Amino acid sequence: MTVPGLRERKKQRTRDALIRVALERFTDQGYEGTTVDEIVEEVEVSQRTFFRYFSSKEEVAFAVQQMVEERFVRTLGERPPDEGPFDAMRNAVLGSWDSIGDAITEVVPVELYLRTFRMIESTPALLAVHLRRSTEMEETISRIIADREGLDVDEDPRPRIAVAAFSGVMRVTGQLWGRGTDQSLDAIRALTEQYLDQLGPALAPRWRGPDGEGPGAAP
Amino acid sequence: MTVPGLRERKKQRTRDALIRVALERFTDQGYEGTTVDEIVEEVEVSQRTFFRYFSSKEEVAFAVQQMVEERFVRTLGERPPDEGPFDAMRNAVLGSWDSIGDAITEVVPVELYLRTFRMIESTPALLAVHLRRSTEMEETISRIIADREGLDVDEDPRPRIAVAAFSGVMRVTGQLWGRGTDQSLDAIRALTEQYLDQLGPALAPRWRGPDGEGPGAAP
DNA sequence: GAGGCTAATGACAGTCACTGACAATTGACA
DNA sequence: TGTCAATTGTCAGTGACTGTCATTAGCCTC
Repeated sequence: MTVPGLRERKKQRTRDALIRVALERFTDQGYEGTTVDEIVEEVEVSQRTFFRYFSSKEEVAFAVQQMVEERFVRTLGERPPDEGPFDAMRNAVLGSWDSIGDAITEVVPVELYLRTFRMIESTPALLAVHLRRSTEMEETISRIIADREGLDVDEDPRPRIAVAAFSGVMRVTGQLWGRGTDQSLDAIRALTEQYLDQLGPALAPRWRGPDGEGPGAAP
Repeated sequence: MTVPGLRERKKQRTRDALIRVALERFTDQGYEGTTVDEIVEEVEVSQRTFFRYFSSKEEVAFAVQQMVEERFVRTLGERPPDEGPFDAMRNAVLGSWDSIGDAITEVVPVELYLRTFRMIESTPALLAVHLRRSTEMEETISRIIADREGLDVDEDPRPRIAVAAFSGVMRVTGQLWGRGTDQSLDAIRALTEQYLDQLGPALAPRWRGPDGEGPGAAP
């Protein structure tokens, strides 16, 4: 791997600086309370340059998230083929949480990333974009799952359905983590594991019945 | 029920006109290709008035959707208490499709509503808002389901999980309906029924196994 | 290492969504 | 009919974003 030229390195630095400054300001003055002008002034580039790196103010808020997602997709692609679809997704998510730290830190502190995540969940405009991005991810994942199972994603509805249900649970998990008090990486990992295990039981025809009364676990 | 005064009726007319003109233009020039100024010029009110009725250009695009959702919630609340959670949601959705037509037509033609729905799905900015609105709906539904089952939505994770999975499937259904060729009310109803029935099987530990090879049905 | 090429940046003017403030209008109701 | 309050219009301003064109600065060749 050759060292990129000065031009490339300079671009990377500018980009990283924009991300870092933006996320810092977003997380402590709020997203709407931060103007693009403020960000570019601190980084000392023109507003036009900002919009050459990011197509919108929203996009910069998801720059780190983007890296995390790429990692998940890669991990999923590497799960052993004999795992069922649901287990493969489950293990890829849990496995990703473990190796995320390193990848992020090159750009921003992990702690800033976690704060950003919470800010996204609590900012309506960003939450909306986050959800749309999630469905785009679902499409990607559906295709991977279909491939693993040797199915055509446009013929058999099960890949999309399974992924939709899985993602729904992941989303609820993220929400509850954001609202809760223990906002560590460990906490979100534990919550994810616990909630995914509840999916099967939650879809039983009836919850009150012969095999017990109470829920499996409470948060 | 007394007839509302002139002032009230005038407001309602203005509001309906804004919705109708907006949706017509959105669906045939595209959402981004339509400016608020165009809309208010045709309705002959000031831009400021538009923003007094709708807090954003996005909001007017969801005005009809809003009514539909209110109807679903009402229907769900009226399902017999002995139905399981999943059946109650399923039947409320299917029941809603049947009675939607009348409620909509008072404001816009059903056909315009269906075109609007497709426009939302294919306009990134609106799709994002649509998804956020959907999660807000999920929260509402979770509480209704929890109540039916006599559970506390913050103690037992199953209501939110079941609703998340259910909504995920509904969303995929809407997407595929929008992309498909038969864009009638009947088509979306049939698709909904078919896909919800696939949810159980899709979550089986493995799809290839003793009880058969192929999928249950293809779109 | 001078000079040409091209990618990257800056400066500037303009559009569009949206807001606050205040004045003008118009139903409602005594 | 006159007063009150709700509704609307006007206007000025902000902030995100875009197109255009001039300027700068790595890069590469001779």
